[in-house]
Amino acid sequence: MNIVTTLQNAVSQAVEQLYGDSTESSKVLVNPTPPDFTGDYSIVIFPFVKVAKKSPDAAAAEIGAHLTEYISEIKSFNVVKGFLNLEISDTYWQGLLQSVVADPSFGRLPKNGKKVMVEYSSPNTNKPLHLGHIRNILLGSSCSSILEAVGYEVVKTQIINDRGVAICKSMLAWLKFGEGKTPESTGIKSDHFVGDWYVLFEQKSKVEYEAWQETEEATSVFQSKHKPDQDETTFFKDFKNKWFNDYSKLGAEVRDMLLKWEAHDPEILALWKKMNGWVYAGFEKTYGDLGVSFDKLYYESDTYLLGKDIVEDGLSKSVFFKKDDGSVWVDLTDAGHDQKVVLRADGTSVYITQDLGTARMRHHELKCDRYVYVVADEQNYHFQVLFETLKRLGEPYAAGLHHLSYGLVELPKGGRMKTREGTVVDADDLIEEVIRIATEQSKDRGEAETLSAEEKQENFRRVGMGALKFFIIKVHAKKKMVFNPEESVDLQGQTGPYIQYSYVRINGLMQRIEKEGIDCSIATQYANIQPQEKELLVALLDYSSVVQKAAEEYDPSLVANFSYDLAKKYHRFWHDLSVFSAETPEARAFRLTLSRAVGQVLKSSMGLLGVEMPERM
RNA sequence: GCACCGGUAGCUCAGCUGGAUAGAGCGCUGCCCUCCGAAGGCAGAGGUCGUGAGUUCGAAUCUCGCCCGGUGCACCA
Repeated sequence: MNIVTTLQNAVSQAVEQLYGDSTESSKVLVNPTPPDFTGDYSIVIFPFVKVAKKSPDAAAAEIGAHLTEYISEIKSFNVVKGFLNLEISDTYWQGLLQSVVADPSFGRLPKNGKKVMVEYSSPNTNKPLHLGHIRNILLGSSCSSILEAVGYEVVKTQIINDRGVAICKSMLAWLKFGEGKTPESTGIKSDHFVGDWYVLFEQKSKVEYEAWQETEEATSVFQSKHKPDQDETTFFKDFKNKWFNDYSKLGAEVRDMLLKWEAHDPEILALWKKMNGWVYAGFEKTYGDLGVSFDKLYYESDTYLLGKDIVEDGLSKSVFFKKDDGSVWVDLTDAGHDQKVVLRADGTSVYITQDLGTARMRHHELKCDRYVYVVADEQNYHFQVLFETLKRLGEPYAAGLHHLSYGLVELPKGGRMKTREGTVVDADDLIEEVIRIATEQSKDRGEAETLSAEEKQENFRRVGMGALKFFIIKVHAKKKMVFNPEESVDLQGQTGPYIQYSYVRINGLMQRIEKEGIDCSIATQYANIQPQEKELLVALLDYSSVVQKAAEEYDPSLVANFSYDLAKKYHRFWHDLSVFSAETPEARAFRLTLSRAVGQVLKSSMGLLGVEMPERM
């Protein structure tokens, strides 16, 4: 059992025996003792002074004496201002260290027989992935790893938005202006190739709109429809969508294409497949660079008509109701939400209809206990409505639904990651850039010079990707974050490479153990554990509870911050104490073993974030 | 207007199931490689934890009001 839990139970019992009052052991507060005080763990005594009918210090002393008597792991205690500081015996710490080193899966939990689906990425097929996707992907994939570490069977999925007006824009632009060009003929990465036609379409459409604004038709539209306080510029800005739907030639062509697609026109379908194929090939490359994968892909072209049966079901259960015009609604006003359409009067689906249908279809297929949707926080309301509706429909999996919502990634000067503004940070460019900088920095240092070219490249890649991934994951998902391109590839301070560096140091030690044939078994005879060693042990002990908390809260940033904290403590340890030239052979063996344990846990925890450790850097 | 989220050092972020003097990193000022890799360590400057009240022995943390910022409130997806 974890020492913290032991202490909680012991305090709970002590209070009961001494003062005859029962306290829930989980409510006993056990904190690591701050550095300025003597001890390893501190217990807050204030909650017990009432039942003890004593001063905080007197009660603390009494409880301390009681604990020391009954709990063998406690070496000594002291009392400061109502805080009971406990010192844990070296025997316990020795045992912990040995158990970490002996257990390659330390911190992980055995299979729990439960299954969870994590849906992430879910891109559109009309443009390449950008920084926003990267946050989504890293959150989804690290969450998957964390859930797996606590015992779940994880099914990683994405729903690809492969249909609709957007992809038709790319298709149309390519047909009209493409002159048969292909990714191969132009040498452009294939998803970017498709995205370029989308951009071209938007440009052409803008030109058409500007020209239209000069026509008599436009003038009369402005005359008849503008609000009193609107000048021409602001009116036409607002009017853009309406224009595109009602007046634009290109708009008409796109809608015509979408209709043909929906009617399964063979030529259009073939074109659609070709262009989406290009996009998928490009995505595949980016996913590979990011080191992520999926177990199951869903395509919106297969799911967008789902959900009509669930509407029938909802009507028969009176969860939904029908309005006079035939449209179907769900009323969630008593849950603090609004009424929501789930089926149009003409019988066609809306956004939520397909999500309802997809949820049921997927559960039928996957039978998971939990379903996690990694989707930007703009859709918070949508998911509240979706989950509440599924709950009312009595769907058996409704209690296990979770929206992992994340905030916008902003650029330092406040630009949004949108294609239109042209300030978008492209995923592939970013990946290339971080690796380039890592390579440059490593070359300057020259530490990796003895490695082969491939090994070097692989190490640099790990450093660059480690920097990027850590930078993004360390911020709590729900906060919007500022992405500073320069800082993101910084290799000093609170960064991925800082953590990797401590691992590389440890790796060097391990190689030396190997080479010099050092016997570490006498580590257990080391008697005088130093504060710098103790704080590492305390941190190691915490690993599994951090992973569990991260899984419960779907929060990878906890693991990132844990890793950084552990690395920081290791650097301090390294600086303050000698390992190889330690005072005694026992101290050397102990510190080597401790280093091994730290290296193992660092590799494991960073692994949960998808960050790989370099051997040298 | 209503709802949700955020507001902690110049900047980027931890801490938020109430607990000891509010922590890191970057940047700034200085130190530390004749000893295991200095992508490291140490020290200093820098904070009315948005704001006002309340609860409490104790509030960055809980409650309420207000201010600022963001997002959502489509028979769009």
